[in-house]
Amino acid sequence: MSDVPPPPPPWELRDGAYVYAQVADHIEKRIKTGNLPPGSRLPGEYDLAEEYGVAYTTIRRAMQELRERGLIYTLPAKGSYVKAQEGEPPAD
Amino acid sequence: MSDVPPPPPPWELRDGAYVYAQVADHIEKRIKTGNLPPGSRLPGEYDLAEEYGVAYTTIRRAMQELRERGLIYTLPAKGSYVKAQEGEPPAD
DNA sequence: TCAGATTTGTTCGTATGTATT
DNA sequence: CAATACATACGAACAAATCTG
Repeated sequence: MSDVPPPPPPWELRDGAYVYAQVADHIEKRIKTGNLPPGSRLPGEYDLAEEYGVAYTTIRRAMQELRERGLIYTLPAKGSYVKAQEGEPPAD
Repeated sequence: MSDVPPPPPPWELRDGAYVYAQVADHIEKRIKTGNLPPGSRLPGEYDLAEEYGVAYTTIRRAMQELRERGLIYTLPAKGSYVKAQEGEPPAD
């Protein structure tokens, strides 16, 4: 019958900015605000793709972006994790 | 040395149709024709991947497709089984 | 209790093709 | 033509559950 309306993305659609950069920015914000604390594992790339309503390959680019920003590291077949920031006190 | 030529798949490659859907269709046909009777266990996913000449992850998608069609159910570390269809006479 | 094999489940890495800008 | 974005597909490694001896 009716189409299932796609859920609105949890991020602001900024005009003129690339999708992969916007996703990276949003995840960076989640890291900086403590939503994703150091050492924690990020959701899988397929899950993130669904969550943000973008393609798997676009999430891949966003993750590469975050790796280049030094915010996360990725272990093949394991997952991606938030780096412990320099000058950050350990989570006690 | 020489490459081992891949065995031809037991199914027709339909243009414009996705591989996982074609595999699901073929297995559905095997179920409907009695080749895979209700209650029987399907071959393992790695075996099916070899049999159809597709990747393991593609077989995973085909199995998910068959689960969504209500044709099979899957038990982790056990296998996938053909569901007993409603209105189907017992196998005598 | 333990070790090994088997099977499904999960995840990242990569490649291809199409469409759009 | 190049970069972005999407969808599918293949490959490899890791993980967890189950059974057997």
